[in-house]
Amino acid sequence: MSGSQIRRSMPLFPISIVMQLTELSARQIRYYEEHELVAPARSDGNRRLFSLSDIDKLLEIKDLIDQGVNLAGIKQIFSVQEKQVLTDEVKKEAEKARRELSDEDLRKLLRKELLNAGRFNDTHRPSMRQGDMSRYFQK
DNA sequence: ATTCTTACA
DNA sequence: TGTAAGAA
Repeated sequence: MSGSQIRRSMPLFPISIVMQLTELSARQIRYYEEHELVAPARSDGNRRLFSLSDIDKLLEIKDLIDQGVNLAGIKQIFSVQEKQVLTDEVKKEAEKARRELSDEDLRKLLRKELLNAGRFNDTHRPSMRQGDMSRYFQK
């Protein structure tokens, strides 16, 4: 993990600051955590400590909510984004290997790629029938 | 003084 | 989601 990403994940802000930065209520922020959309760290006294990436995530949540997407939809979107991140990771490693490593390493990467594909394509199995997108929007 | 959890409108 | 109550 790069230095900038380590800093983005550093637990720093109390909920009061996050409320001002995101214009979300404490109730909403805690509710989204309850539904595992964010996972802020905790301090000694069990106080939530949010990182910069936690705040970014909350801002994304706010946008989606404002656009009428419900929690199920947001979870769906985040899971796709995660798949994208992992895919990009493999992509970068493949590049790296192509330019500096042997062909045995390439075989390892191919194996890893297949494992990732299976992990997700199997998780979101019934790709979803058409006309049932309403599940992801507020009524 | 702040934030946490839990419960109810 | 908002708000209240009691604990930390």
